[in-house]
Amino acid sequence: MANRLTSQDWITHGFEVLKAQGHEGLKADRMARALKVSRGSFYWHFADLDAFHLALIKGWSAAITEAQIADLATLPADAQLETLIARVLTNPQRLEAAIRRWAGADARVADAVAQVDTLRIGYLRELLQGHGLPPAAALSRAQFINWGYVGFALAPLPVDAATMARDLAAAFTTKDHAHAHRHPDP
Amino acid sequence: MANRLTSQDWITHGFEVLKAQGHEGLKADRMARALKVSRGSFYWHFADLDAFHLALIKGWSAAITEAQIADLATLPADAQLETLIARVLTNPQRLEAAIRRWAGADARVADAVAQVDTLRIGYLRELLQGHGLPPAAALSRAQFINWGYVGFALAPLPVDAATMARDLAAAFTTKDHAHAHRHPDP
DNA sequence: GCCAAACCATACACTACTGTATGGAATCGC
DNA sequence: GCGATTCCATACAGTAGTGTATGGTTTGGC
Repeated sequence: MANRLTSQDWITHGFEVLKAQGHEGLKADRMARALKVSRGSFYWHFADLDAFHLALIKGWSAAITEAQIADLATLPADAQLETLIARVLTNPQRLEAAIRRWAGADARVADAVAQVDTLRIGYLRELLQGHGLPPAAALSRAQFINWGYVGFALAPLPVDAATMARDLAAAFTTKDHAHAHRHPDP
Repeated sequence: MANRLTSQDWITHGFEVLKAQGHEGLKADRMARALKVSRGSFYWHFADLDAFHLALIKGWSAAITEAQIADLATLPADAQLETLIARVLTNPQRLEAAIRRWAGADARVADAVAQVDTLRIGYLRELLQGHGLPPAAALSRAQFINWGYVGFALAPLPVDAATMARDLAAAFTTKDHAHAHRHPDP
């Protein structure tokens, strides 16, 4: 069998492990058994577990940053939020969940996650401002939507994604009381 | 020193460990060192780690179920959601975060968490229906708010809680497009 | 005050890993 | 086709933890 591995093979397997078992599964010897090689291979490709973990984190960050949000831009502006929500709700975010759980145990992961959050919140904020929301409301709603995303990743429920996305998108873009000091719209 | 412990002492310490280090810190020998006793004490009070974990889970579930939501009922109905959100946003939910992370590694914890979710979502749904939302919209928004709560617990950000709570409560109680099939309100 | 029960310390055998050292096999450049 | 490099297996020593067995202290009941 062609069991000559590249470090990328290890990293790819690392992501599989994250999805299936969480970061607790990222043990050199278990992974070696799963890949039918010995730990010798692992320690040739990576100095130690820390180095491997770092590679996973960087890989994840990079994948997110060059991410799929791009293709949303082709949709009409007022459909983007709803589409985004629906898209997320129909896909269990297992890697996201694993990374989030991991972040609580590794400061470097927490850093990566914080950066990704900033990115996502910024994007959502722009989207909401595009719907005419004032900056402050757009920011807090963007933050909340991102929290909702994280929560969904960790505690998925069977839902009617399309209906839910339509309603939530409408709620988040409503301008009722969207100003801090309740001065009513004309 | 008065180092004669009850099993409740161990459990209390277990929650402290969860908040400070997550479930990864729930090791018999580390806890024994922290409490200045030997593991002999631990294994006298608990059959094994699993039994200890179970006690923690039950303790958490029980605490949540008889929970503090009660005192919200004294507030005027239309202030309850906003107050609840503001209250959560001003308190880092460290135990909640630890339990949620733990749930990904232990099915019993996941079960407990799922039950708590059901409870909370039910409560939020009633709240929202009290604001005149149709059942379906109330449910999906309740689910989303609970996800947001979980996300906040895992990825807290410094926010202006009062302003954010006011705006979010307004957004979640808006009736714009709250029906699945977009039949406009009169 | 003393016996039983409750509680704890210590020592032991065990598991699941980590990282290193060394040598051997596969493969590429030429 | 063979030398250098790349890649991997194996064996070793170490760490952090588990659970058990046994005996030693406290403490409350009477």
